[in-house]
Amino acid sequence: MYISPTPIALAAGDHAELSHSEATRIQENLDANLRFGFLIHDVSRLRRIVIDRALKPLGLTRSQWWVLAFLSRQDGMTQTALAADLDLTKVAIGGLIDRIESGGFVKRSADQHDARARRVHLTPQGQKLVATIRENVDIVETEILAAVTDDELEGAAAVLLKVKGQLHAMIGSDTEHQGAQF
Amino acid sequence: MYISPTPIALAAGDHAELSHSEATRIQENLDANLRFGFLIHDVSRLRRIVIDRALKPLGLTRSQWWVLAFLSRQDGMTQTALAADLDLTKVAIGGLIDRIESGGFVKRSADQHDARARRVHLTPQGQKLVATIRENVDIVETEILAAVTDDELEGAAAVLLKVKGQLHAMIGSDTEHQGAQF
DNA sequence: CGTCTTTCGTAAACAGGTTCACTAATGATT
DNA sequence: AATCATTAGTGAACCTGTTTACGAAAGACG
Repeated sequence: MYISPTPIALAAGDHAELSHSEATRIQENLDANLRFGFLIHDVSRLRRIVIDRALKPLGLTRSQWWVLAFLSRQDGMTQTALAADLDLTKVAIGGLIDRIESGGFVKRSADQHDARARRVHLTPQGQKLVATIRENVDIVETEILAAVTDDELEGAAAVLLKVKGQLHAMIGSDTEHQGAQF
Repeated sequence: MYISPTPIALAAGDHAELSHSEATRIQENLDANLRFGFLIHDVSRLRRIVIDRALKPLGLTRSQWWVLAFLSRQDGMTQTALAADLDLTKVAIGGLIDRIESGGFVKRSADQHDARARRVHLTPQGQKLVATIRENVDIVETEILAAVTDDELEGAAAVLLKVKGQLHAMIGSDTEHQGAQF
C-alpha cells in the first residue's frame, strides 16, 4: 500500500514535531479539500431531504419520481435503457419499478421482438402525476437556490463541472455518458 | 394542493402555445436550477464512489471510516452523541457500530454512571487503521480537486455554503448544528 | 444447424439509510 | 416514595442501492 509522505496524523493529535508554517499550510490545504467534500456531501443530503419531504404527500419517493420523469420523456423504455440513463444497476431499476408498478403508476409489457426485454409504460394515472410532481420539484428547487444570484450559480456550476469531469476521469472511461439533460 | 401558475409541461412536450421569449426565459431558469441540483447530486455520488473504491481494500466503507474518524477525535462517545455529530439516526449508528464492532475496530462498553448508555471505544486495531485511512482519503480528495484552483474552490464553497444555509432554513431550526469541523 | 457469447431481467445477500414502536433506565416533580 | 416525562438503545418493516450468480433469450459464426 502506498503511504503518503505527508504527515497527516491530525486525528491522533500529534503534529508538534513539524515546522509550523509549512505543516499548517499543507494541513490547511488538505482541510480545505476535505471541507469542500463534506460541503458537497451535506448540500446533496439536505437537498435530498427537502425534495423527498415535498414529494412525500404525493405518495412517491424522489427515486421513483425520477423514473417517471424519464418515462414521460420517452415512454416504453426497457429496464436496461432506464438503468443506463439513470446511472443505476439493472437490479436497482428492477426493484424500483416493482414498487412503482405496485403503486399503479407504471406497467410492464413484453417487447414484441425481444422476449427477454420488458418495456415500461406510464399508466394514465402516472402521466397525470408526473406533471404535478415536476411542478413541485421545480418550486422546491427554485426555493433552494433563492439565496444565490444567477452569476454565483453559474460560477459554482462551472467549478462543479470541472470536478465532475475529474471524477469521471478517475472512475474510468466506462462511465462516460453525460447523464440527464433534463 | 398548490399549483404553480408557471407552465412547466416540458416533459409532456407541449409548450408551443406560449409566447416564445417569456416562456423560454422562465423555462431556462428552471432548467438551470434543476441542472444545478443534478450536478450537486452527480458530484456527490461520484465522489462517494471514488472514495469508497479507495477505501475498499482496507476493509471499511466510507460510513464506517467516518465513525472511526469521529471516535479518533473523541474516544468513548455514546451512540447518541455519535448520531448527533454524524447527523444520523440512533438506529443507523447502532447498525453501523454493529458492523464495525464485528470487524474488531471498535468495542462497546457500559457507561459507569448511566446504565442505558453504551460508550464506543476504538480498539488498538481501529486506532492503527484510522490514521492510514485518513491519509488515503486525503490523497483521493486532493486528486478530485486537482482540476480546480484554490480561488475557484473558495468561490464555489461560498456559494454552496449559502445554499446549505437556505436548505437548513427550509428544513427548520431543529437541525441547526454545524456538522463536522474536521 | 450447432455452439458460444452477449444481453435482459431477476434472486439472494448485503450495506446503509429511514420511521415507528418498544424497553429500560434516568430524572424531575409532586 | 410514587408517578411521569425524557433519554439511550434496539427491533421490525421498509426503501434504495450494491455485487455476485443465474436462467433464458438473442446474435454471431463456424
